[in-house]
Amino acid sequence: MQPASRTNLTDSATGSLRAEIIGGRWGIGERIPNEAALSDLLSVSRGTVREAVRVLVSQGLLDTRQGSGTYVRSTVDSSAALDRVKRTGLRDQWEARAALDLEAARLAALRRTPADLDQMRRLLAERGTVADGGSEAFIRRDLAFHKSVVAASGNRAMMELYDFFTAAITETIHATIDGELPEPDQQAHAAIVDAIAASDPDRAVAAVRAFMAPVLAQLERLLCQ
Amino acid sequence: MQPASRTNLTDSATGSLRAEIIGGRWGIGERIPNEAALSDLLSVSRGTVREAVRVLVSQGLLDTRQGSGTYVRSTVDSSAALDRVKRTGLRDQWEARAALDLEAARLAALRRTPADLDQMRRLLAERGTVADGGSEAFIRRDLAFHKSVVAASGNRAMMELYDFFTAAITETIHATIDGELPEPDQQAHAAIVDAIAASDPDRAVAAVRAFMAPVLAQLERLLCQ
DNA sequence: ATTCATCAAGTCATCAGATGACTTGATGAA
DNA sequence: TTCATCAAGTCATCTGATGACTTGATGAAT
Repeated sequence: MQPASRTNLTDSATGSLRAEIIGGRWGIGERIPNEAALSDLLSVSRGTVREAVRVLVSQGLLDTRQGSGTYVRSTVDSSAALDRVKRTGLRDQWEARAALDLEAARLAALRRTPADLDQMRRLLAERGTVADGGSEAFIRRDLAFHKSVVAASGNRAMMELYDFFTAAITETIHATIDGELPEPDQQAHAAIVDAIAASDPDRAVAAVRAFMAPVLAQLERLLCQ
Repeated sequence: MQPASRTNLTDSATGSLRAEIIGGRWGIGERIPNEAALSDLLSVSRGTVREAVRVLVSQGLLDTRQGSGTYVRSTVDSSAALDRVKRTGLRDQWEARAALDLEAARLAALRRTPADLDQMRRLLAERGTVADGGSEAFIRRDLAFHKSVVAASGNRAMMELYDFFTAAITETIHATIDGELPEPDQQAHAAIVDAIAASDPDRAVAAVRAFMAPVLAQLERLLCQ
């Protein structure tokens, strides 16, 4: 069931304040009312106002200067984006990460240095099987390999996002299904490296897509239950 | 000059607490010490502890339940990941968004509903040219169209990320180059819609890639200067 | 033995008041 | 004109208190 909407004063104060900022009540760089005034405006205590302001500071919307006041730093709320991504379903997260995997493999095929190639081959060789040191360690080795592919793309934004998705997906899997996803074999992994080594972007994309297909199919199946 | 590191208690408390969480001192779902205990551990007042906890709650790391305690919700610091993505170069951000565009177009070709198609065609028709209402408004209409393609993919994670990149890229472009990027024409846009309408994922991918190529080439050129 | 209302302890939510640290503009002397 | 000083305003932090909520224990009723 949908839980009855439980309100808490700090969140509602944060929301009101954020809405005013995003709505442009104060311009960028402008000083907002002081704590006492906000306390009156929002009908909450100064402590609550401080908590709300602190949250908006941490989200990059506000900026406080001791002795001077609190100023608007930005009027676009981008910080909540990844939070909302976290709350999307496992299939959506997996697909988004796959999008990064695909394009990263393509770019890696175009840009990889010999050092990148060495790194990828080394990690692929070390990957081994689940039997070596348990599934926890195997997953770590598997991820290290995938990350090396993304690293070979030379795109730092993709690397950061890949890290984020990997962590988020791991959490979601822990919280829901566990061990129900098929694990692509060594050969599927090697095909990706080969395509990148051959500097063949199309084959790299195809290899990653073939690699992802069974996992996504299983996710779709779980989604339908 | 680098300003002398100015410490403020709440930030330092937030940092300590975040470090303990990320470091795995408490597992996911586990309850952390109460406010009084944290106050002792961090040597700050309860008010300061509350501000620190509130920030971590807003970042999705903690979860407070009145009457029960404060619990670890996640050990992934997504807000920091986003900050790091923002600090990467324009080319990296654009490529990452392109990766989303490509896969979203492919998924849209597989999943789009008639309503999605109507929406895309309507926005494409309304897109018009720079002459209608200035470049600011044109960019907004252009983005609305692209977002409708991502929306047709039915993937919420991709939509959120697309929004984030759009905001980040807009900020970066405003701060650096402005108006130096080529703008794909109406025909290139229509090709994407046609492929999606035909439910042809490969052609959709090709259309988006052709669409992106000149912009990326220009970014590479600017990067080399 | 099971069920359920009641209760007490623990915890977060919120408020109020006070003091300290810092910024800023005004003031006035050199 | 320059510069030290000062006072008012503001955020930073602490302390103490009260209310609301959760949770597990208790014990009576079935």
